[in-house]
Amino acid sequence: MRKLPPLGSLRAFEAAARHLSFKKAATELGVTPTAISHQIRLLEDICGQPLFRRRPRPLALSGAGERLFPVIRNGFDIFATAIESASARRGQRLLRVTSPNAFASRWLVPRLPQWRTMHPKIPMEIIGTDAVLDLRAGNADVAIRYARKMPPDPAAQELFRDSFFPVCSPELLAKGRRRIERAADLLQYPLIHFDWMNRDPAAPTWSQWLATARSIDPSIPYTEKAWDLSFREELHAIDAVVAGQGIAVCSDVVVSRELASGALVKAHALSLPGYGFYLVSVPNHPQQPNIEAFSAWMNSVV
Amino acid sequence: MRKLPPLGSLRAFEAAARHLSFKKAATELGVTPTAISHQIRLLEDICGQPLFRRRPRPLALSGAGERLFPVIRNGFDIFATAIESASARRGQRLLRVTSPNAFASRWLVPRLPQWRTMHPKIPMEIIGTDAVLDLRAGNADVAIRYARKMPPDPAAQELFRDSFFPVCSPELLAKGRRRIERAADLLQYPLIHFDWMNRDPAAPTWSQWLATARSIDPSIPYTEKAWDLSFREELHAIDAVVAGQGIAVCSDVVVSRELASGALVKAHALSLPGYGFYLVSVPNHPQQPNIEAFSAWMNSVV
DNA sequence: GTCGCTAGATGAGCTAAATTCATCTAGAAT
DNA sequence: ATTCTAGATGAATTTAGCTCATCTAGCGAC
Repeated sequence: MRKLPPLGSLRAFEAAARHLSFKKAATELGVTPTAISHQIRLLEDICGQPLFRRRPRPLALSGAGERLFPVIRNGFDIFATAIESASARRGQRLLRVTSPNAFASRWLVPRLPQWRTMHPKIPMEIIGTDAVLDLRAGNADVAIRYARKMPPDPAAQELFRDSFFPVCSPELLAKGRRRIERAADLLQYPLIHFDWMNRDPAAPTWSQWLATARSIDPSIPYTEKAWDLSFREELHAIDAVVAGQGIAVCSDVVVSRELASGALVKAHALSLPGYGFYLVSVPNHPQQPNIEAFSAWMNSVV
Repeated sequence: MRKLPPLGSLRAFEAAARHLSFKKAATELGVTPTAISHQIRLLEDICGQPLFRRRPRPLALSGAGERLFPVIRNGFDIFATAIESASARRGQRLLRVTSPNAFASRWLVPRLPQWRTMHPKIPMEIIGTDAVLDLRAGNADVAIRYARKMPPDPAAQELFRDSFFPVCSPELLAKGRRRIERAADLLQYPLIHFDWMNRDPAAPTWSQWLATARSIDPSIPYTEKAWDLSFREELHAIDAVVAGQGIAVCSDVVVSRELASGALVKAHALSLPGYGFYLVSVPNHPQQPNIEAFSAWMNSVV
């Protein structure tokens, strides 16, 4: 039969891995860091191997932890929304929109004021998670899915597609020794990487970008490591890029505001094809009018 | 931020819902039925509504419980396999095959002896779950997926497709007042239903079958309820059918052994189109030879 | 270099959450 | 009717998980 670890330890692990800090995890769960430490230790004993690499200092996930984390995180996201939608006293007539985490934070939420001025009467909840919530099970009302191809759902429409460019803060380039003219010039700067979507082997990462660049300009030198700084959270990587810590291959949709404002600039013109953003809902939904309003708005913002 | 209920109560709920019995759930978790009762009550308080309908007996899930259950069950399945594959001292070189629950029990496991005689050296683990395990994350090595269309994975191949027929035990028909000649004659018998795949509105259920039958023979009377006995577990429904409790619309693949042995017979020739069974694996897997052996075997058994 | 300073580890003791026990009730089976 | 089983309920109890106190490693400031 199924063999589960103590669930409390999973909860501690998830929070610690998300914050990469036992202390912050403890604060979030309302306990002392010691409690987190004990729980993580327990889980590590069960797995028979370390889940975190504690030394040298900045706390990091081990290989096993790295693999475990997204699964556990998505699981808890799914549990939370399932319980939320199973709760009787739920804010009625609330339009629940789910989208990938990074898209929610950097694209959707900043544009929400505009939606609110158009539809101040429609209360809305944004569920930013990389878990795929089940609309049919009622865990959300509308979903923005991110995928190579159109999802098979009957009521799906493509909103737009993104492309991946190397982007960085203009200050970084200003400080750089020489202007970037050729792709090889990028290698002088710290390359920032994030895991992004571990299900797709052809994900638009630095190694992918460099491979493409080499097929055009074979003079680009091969490097041992494909990046200098890695993040598990796309959002953290973007923060680092904005702070001028290096160059990352980013979705032009996710960082569209930064590109428009000049906070970020494209470091090179070569782009990798990205994915599509699809708006999905279930037909004959009780909130049909609100869903249509949201759909119309999304299409207008594009 | 995310609001999760006490996880112990979810565990109790999942077990109780699966067994539809607090007592059995208690046995499984190694506690007393009282503990389950308390935990369920706690969860119901959190949700603000009953998750079970306790009276009249037998115990059944409420609407909210019905919606919650598959989500929680899949979540735990996923957690369990994730922890399992994160465990260091894992039986090495073990071929982990995942398939839908009912297919694993009624098709795959009975045919396994045949596989073992051909490949006695390959240790294997069957993970029967309706959760979609992530092969890339290493939570299984091969998957048999069940879907309308070919999954997008690069290494996917269709094994076979199924059809859905009304099936029942031959004893039931023998006891019946008159032979079944027309579709309408089926309505004399108890119709057994199971939820099956709550994501697909066009799932091959009794209401779907009757609608199709009516389009051919409009004389079939409309009935209030589309079924007399409902199960949430496909396997339980099949057990009930084998025991002669009624007629169900079943996959000819899942009940192929019963049809071959005569334990079940087709009650009517009209079939609904089913889904495809697809064998999926990740390319360049360390267990490539074993995966290929399994693939070859699956294709030969078909 | 040395001197903090912070984050986490460790083990003993404590607390509250989860479990059991004893008792009670509804419904099913005989 | 009578009996039997599953679950409800509330008080008592256990133990898992938490805190406290203490210790260590690494990092940064001077």
